[in-house]
Amino acid sequence: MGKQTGWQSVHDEALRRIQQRIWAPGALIPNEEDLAAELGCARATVNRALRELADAGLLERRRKAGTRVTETPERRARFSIPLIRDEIESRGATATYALIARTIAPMPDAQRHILGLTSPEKSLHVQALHLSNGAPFVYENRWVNLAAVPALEQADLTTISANEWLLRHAPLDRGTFDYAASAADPATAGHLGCAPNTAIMTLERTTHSPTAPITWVRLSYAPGYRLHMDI
Amino acid sequence: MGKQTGWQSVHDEALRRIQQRIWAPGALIPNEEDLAAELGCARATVNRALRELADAGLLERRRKAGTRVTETPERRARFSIPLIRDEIESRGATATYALIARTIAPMPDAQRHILGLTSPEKSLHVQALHLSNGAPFVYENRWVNLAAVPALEQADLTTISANEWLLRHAPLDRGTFDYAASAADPATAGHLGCAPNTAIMTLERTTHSPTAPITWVRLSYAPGYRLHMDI
DNA sequence: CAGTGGTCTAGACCACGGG
DNA sequence: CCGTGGTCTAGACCACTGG
Repeated sequence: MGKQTGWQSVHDEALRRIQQRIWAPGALIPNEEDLAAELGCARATVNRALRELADAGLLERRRKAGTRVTETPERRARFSIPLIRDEIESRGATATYALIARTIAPMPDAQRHILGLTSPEKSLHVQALHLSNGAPFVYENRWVNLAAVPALEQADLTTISANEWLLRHAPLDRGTFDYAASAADPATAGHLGCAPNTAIMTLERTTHSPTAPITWVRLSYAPGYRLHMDI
Repeated sequence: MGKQTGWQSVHDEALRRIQQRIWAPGALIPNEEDLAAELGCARATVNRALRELADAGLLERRRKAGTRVTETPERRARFSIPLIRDEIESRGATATYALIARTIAPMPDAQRHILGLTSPEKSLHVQALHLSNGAPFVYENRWVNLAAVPALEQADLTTISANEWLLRHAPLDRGTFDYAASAADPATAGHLGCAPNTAIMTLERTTHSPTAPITWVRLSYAPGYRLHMDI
């Protein structure tokens, strides 16, 4: 018999019933106690399995109302944001990094407002290029709120990218990502070694520590970049 | 006292220790039994809390080796793929839909290979436009493997988009997403009402049922589209 | 081998919220 | 009210793997 007890088995069995429409979309499924009895395991085991399916968006659970199969499952991709260096190396290429400019200046209004800073804080402006096998991969244009991470001012950004320094030293908490397609402006095109107005992917990111905004950054990817996700 | 027992509290306390570097990056943290004793709860409760943190990428757990704080936490965004209609309506706009063309034809080689189909299956080619407040929002170019979802041939795609029909009727299982920036070709630009060669975001998606490939689709978003994620 | 996390269990109590 | 999921507990056994 293929009867393995274990929450994974319960998970798989429930998934099978959902996919094969044995439990129809929108329908109520048996409660945990009944399922536990049917499948020969403890209720906690069923709970664990069904909780995973609910996390994945396939089930909707409510006290007293019971558990239903989601009518139109909202697919969720889990998308991990790697270090740029890892992103390059995971494609089998060699990653290098070049600092273009590093200045201390008040943060421009645009970035300030996005980060929710009220006064023009002292900040660090970093421009850098990440290369894959020596070819430009992504151009980084970053403003960092130095009040949130004063130690960054002492960091040697010619050897470690601000990207990595922040990941390693800043207690980040939440943030936003915005991918968009845009035409490369002349300066960016120059850095990336492509023609102006080439269609490129940009990523604008903000990150916040639990207590203060940390950084705004725009990454401009070289033409041909693809953002890949599996479901 | 703020002493709430509960896995959420354990989770928050552990998170605090990570963020405040009480548990340094890369360092070993106490084992579950000790933590349970310290925090006055059962080991299973600690396990639940630490498992969540490990799922979030903040901890790395290995039997016998114990639990470590991740050195460079890989941030993970959870990205939910809405129906196009929901995506439009969630921005407060009115969604409409227009079928441009619907034909039965053998699937082209390019799509066939991507989906892993060996013979040129009978397939449905759908071109459609999704509009937001009457303005083009995204152009959809889709090939569906009719062998996997024969019922689609009878569906009235002038009233319901293939997108929605498939979500509702096809038992999808896994798939891939590829976002890229590209220059609008003349035909696409015509559909979207923008100039040719405008930089636009495209999404190429494949979906598979547990048993067979279902569909390949390219969505071409109107200029200005942003893919937004929160962390 | 032995320490650690992974999981199961049976039972219990609680919180939510539908009817 | 009271059924249902959410969680906690104490104890147990197991699986993996470092030393």
